[in-house]
Amino acid sequence: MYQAFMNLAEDKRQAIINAALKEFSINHYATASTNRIVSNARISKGILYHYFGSKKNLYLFLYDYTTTIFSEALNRQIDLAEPDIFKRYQQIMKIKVDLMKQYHALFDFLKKTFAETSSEVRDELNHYNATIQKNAYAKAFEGIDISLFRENLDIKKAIDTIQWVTDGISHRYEERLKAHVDNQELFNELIEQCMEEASEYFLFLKTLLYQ
Amino acid sequence: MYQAFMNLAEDKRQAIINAALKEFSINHYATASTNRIVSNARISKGILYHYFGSKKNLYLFLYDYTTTIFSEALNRQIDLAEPDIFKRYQQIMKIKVDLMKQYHALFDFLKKTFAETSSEVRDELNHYNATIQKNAYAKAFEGIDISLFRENLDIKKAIDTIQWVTDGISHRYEERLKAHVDNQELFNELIEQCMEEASEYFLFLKTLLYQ
DNA sequence: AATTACATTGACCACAGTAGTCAATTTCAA
DNA sequence: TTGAAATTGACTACTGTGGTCAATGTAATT
Repeated sequence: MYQAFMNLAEDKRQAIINAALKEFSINHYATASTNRIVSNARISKGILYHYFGSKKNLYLFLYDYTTTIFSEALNRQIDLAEPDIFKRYQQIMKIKVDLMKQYHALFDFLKKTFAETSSEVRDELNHYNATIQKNAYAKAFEGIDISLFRENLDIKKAIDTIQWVTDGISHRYEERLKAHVDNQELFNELIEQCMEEASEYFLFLKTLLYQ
Repeated sequence: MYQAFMNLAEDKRQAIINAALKEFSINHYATASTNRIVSNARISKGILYHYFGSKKNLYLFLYDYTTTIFSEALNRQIDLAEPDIFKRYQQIMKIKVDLMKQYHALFDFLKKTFAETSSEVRDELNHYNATIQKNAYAKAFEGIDISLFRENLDIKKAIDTIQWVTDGISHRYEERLKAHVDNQELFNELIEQCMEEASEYFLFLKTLLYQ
């Protein structure tokens, strides 16, 4: 399926994927416009429908594609021998930003799919959601050594805190990253800064939470 | 301005405000539909335009209205004599959930205005943004006693962490709250749970961050 | 009862944008 | 040169848009 599309030259294929991801991450399914997608991807209307047949197929293709590359990246690149939860989080962050270098709107798109309510696609999203994504993300935290934490510490609250601090730093950079998606150099520099800042906060949390 | 609207019976006025806030919090300005607003508020198209004149006026009225009631609530209800940052956060949370009981989509709407890019309204939003809102929110943290924190603690990181944990708990309840906006009893119960859970996490953070 | 002034309705309008189609053209390997 | 596949973009039927306005309802005043 989608063979003609997959045989395309890589840069053209990515331009189409990125234009579509961006459109579906800004608008929900019903209001997203295939006209804007072809205009931003600089292709004709006809060829998009030649590749995907319908807006619905395009959307579901994107969902399949993004969940697959994300979960495969997690499976391939997470080092399950690493018992330190902070280092695990850094691995996950690294995987995410590397993917974002290629597909800027990838995680905005996935986030949007969680809130998608359009009856035309909702059911088929849930099918995937339940299986691939949760498993991959859960697996990314397998084998964490909780004995590294201070004694008598509420582990659940500690882990939630680490998660929320990670989210907070990401949010802090999101806006600036979005504003510079077209300047590769600046974009990469911001990503470096974000990773660096995360390290500092992790060090801070480590002194609080670890023995 | 908007006199006729403000003289309306309170329940009718609130129905219109809530329908509009919901529409503008789900869609951005350009794709939000006045047809859906009048349909959800159970009023005629004509009367909405009699009250507000245009979609743009309606939107800016809502922005003015919500920022005003929020900043006034902060000014009126925050106890600046309270030096404990956790208690201050709890005060802010209380103010927010009380407002949400009346206007469910209030903070979703305000959040959306930050990301609004439509040229038709962007300039006039920034005008407000710079002044009212930031000041009121900054004032809510005036007079915090940082000597309550452990010695040698990175205060900025500590405060960020508290903020992000607060955000995290809020997010955790957001979805469920949205799913039950029409069941007042359950809605209020969820709010109680959320405040209770925040207390627990604040206690957890206190043992880590305070002397 | 008649008058007046305002509140409210909803059918209606011109228009913009939609998903999808398809005859015509281009591309390119055989 | 041929033929098949890739690609174009004008086109269609249609849906939904912000906004209007003649008509009607409402209620207080004379």
